[in-house]
Amino acid sequence: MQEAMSVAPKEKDVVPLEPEEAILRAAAACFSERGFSATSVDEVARRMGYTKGRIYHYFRSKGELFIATARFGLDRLVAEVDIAVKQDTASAKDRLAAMSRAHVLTQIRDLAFHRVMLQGVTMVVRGATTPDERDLLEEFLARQRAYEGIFRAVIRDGMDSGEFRRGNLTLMTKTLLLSLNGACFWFSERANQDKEELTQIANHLVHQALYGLGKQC
Amino acid sequence: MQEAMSVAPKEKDVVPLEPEEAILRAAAACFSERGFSATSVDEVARRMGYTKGRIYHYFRSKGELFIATARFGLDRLVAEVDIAVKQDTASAKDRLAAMSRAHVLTQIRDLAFHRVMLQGVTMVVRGATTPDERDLLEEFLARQRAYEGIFRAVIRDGMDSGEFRRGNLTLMTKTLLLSLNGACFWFSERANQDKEELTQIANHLVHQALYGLGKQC
DNA sequence: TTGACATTATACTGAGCAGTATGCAACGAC
DNA sequence: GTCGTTGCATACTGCTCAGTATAATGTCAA
Repeated sequence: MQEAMSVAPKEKDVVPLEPEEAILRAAAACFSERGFSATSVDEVARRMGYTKGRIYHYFRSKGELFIATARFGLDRLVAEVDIAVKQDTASAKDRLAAMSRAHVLTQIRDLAFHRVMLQGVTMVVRGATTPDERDLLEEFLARQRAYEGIFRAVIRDGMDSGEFRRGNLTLMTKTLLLSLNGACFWFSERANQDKEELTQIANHLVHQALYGLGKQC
Repeated sequence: MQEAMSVAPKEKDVVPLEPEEAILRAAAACFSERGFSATSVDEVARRMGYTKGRIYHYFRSKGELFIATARFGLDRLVAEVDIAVKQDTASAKDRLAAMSRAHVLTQIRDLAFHRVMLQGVTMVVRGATTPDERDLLEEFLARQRAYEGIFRAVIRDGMDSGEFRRGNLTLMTKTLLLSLNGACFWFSERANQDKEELTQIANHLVHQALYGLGKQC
């Protein structure tokens, strides 16, 4: 269900999606556009052309649906970035660059999911009422912290090797990731199918984010 | 009312606030904690120890209250940063550093307002139903763009003078500002009254954000 | 064929909430 | 004093929505 399920068939899925994933996609679209509390379960259902009953068959509550959506996005992200982590380059900078690029490209691909994830991290914490949801949310946040930890570790390596300047590691990591998340805020998918353009944007973000860690200015 | 009203008495206001400002502060707290749609007008009222009637006496709708809150925060921000802009330093980098520092310090001071502003920019757009609110929102967004424009201009100067590397100006500006907004995402006001610590955090953010514009890495 | 189970639609309920109507107290003008 | 006006509280209305109950349909097994 919310498992990483390889990398999923890209783009247009001619193969009909399993209901869970179809629901998650619709949910991601709605939640990212209107936010958690402004989105009704009926709305998510209508987006798929079906009704509420279908959703409540697979998810116990709106909160659980939200968290599952965020988690699904995070799993896909981790899967992509893990590939870059395992690359065997000597330099921490190169590794971090590869991770960052994977992060940005995945984010643009799964934009709605990532916007939901951001909501999940920042705000919605208080909406999760039932204890089951609390648990799910806690688990999601733990995964999220673990993901940050991967970047943190590489940055530390870069400090040790002298590739990056020394400084508050937490702050540096958070700022780096925030920069990389830019697309969540200002990206609008108009005529942006252009693969070239997307790559350029990604490169730019990675550049600027990594320069922020550099030594001279 | 939502006018910049100088810089307002700091911290503990022994002087009782005018009702409009008291409402805006309560609204900022609620909206920033729970989001626009999850916040009820009753809740904002209860936060001040009063009732809904009071709010609807000063603001015509929840949406209008929200936008007024965002605008109030933006006005205060612009006031602070304008001081830094008018500084007569030769270097674009120094000017940008001063502006950025002012931005971050003001943001930490008015954190709730800034979180509301961020919501306003990204999401809530669709919640603004009435045409009056549309107008207000549009005006707010215009001010917001103008604020970005100040930074954009200085960065361009820095490119022309060779202090910053050349690149996509829009992207660079947005990424810079996003980095500076970090506090809105991860700042939690625990034992952080320590002025020293706040200044250090601000300096760090400014550093990393500006390094991102630099030339060598 | 029948019966157990999975999947989905429809109809309903109860709560919360935005916005309104109305009342009432204080206060200044004359 | 009395009359208008401002500043609030209280009570009410109509709607939206999460969650549930129930029924209808399909599917597979024996």
